[in-house]
Amino acid sequence: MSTSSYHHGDLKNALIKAGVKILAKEGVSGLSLRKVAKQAGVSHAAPYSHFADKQALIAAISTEGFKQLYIQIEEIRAAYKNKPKTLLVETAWAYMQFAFNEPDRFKLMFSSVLEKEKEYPDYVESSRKNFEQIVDVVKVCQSAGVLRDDSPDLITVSVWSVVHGLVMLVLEGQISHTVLEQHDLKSMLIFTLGQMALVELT
Amino acid sequence: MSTSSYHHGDLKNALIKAGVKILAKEGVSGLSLRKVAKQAGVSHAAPYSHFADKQALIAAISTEGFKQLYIQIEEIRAAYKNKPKTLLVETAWAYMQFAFNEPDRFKLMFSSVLEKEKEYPDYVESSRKNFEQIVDVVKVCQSAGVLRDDSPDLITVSVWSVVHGLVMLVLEGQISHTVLEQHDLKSMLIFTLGQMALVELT
DNA sequence: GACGCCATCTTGACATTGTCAAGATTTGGC
DNA sequence: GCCAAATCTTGACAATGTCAAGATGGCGTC
Repeated sequence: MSTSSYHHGDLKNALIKAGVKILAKEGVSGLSLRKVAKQAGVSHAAPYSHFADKQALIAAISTEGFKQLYIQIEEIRAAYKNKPKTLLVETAWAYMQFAFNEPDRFKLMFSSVLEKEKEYPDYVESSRKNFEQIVDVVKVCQSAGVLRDDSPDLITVSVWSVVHGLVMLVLEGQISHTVLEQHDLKSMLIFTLGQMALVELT
Repeated sequence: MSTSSYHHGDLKNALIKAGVKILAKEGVSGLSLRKVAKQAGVSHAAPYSHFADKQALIAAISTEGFKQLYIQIEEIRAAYKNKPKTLLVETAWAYMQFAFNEPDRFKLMFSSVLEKEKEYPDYVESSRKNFEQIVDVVKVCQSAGVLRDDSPDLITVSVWSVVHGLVMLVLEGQISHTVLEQHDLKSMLIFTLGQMALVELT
């Protein structure tokens, strides 16, 4: 079922995987449909059998990313089920690490792939699922008195905003060099998160 | 000095202005050097007399944006010099409004234009200046007991992160529709900022 | 087991775009 | 008024997204 030389077998996933690889190696500007096709060993127009257009491939790559991130955070949730403070910090830290391991993919995931009226249900669904995941973490922290006891949705938006904002600013080189030299990332993350917490996060 | 039909006169600024216009009308994906040139009424390669490449134009458009944002926030600073709470909220709100008025330009400004080793001193400088501006606002708030009395740089990074993160998440359509329907933007901003403040921000 | 349908893949083509080289046109300094 | 430097145009090329037509072959039907 593999090397029939014409029918690839599982080209769709191969293309996604190729895209992730190129993204890691050459960045967003290097990500082209034709390169992805070549990497997967098919002709330049082959992707169109599986994706309507480039945006659709990007949506798929992003969706894949959300799913991986979801799994990683699930592991954290399991590991620190009874330690709310650690749970909060490590969840955020996992988010940050994911971003720094694959900066370009992370940016893609959070770049309005939602161009125009086109919709990608899988993308929206996986994104929503990740949000719910964070809400759950927030709820645990609220019960434990680590986070303010307010609307979970709102608190989640707040917490997510700090973390996402910090990650983005660092990733895009907006934080001045001098500041970055004086504080390592995890410290800055904890400090920033600490601004929102009701207790010390150390 | 204007219509000599060959020498434009002030093409550099005309190109930047054209870029801003296209960005607002067609978004990032519609921004091409050739369109910008056509919009300015010059040939497709004319921009190369003023910008090394597309990235350089983008850097210029971004720099311009930073300067405008700087001016807007300066006005806020002057207006609420003696009202720290209002100053904080309105500064953040101005930031947010800027982002929503020209979403695509805002995204460009904070997208690592810093590709590779290429450097754009003006861009870096204007970006740094805006950071200092926020630091000043933060210091005022610290003196007034509105924000924690900690390293101004760190507190600024925290505050900036929440605001920037919230703006980005909304801008990129990451905040679920149901959440957005129940809270207007300014309320969410104040709530989120309030998480960091030592006093009620209403 | 042969046949035909349909998904999958290839080839070829086209428009858009970033970029560069060569040349035309001005402007400003002397 | 003339020359050099700055500015702008024309023409070309390669990369890319996308589409149309056709090739290929797996799979179910008889």
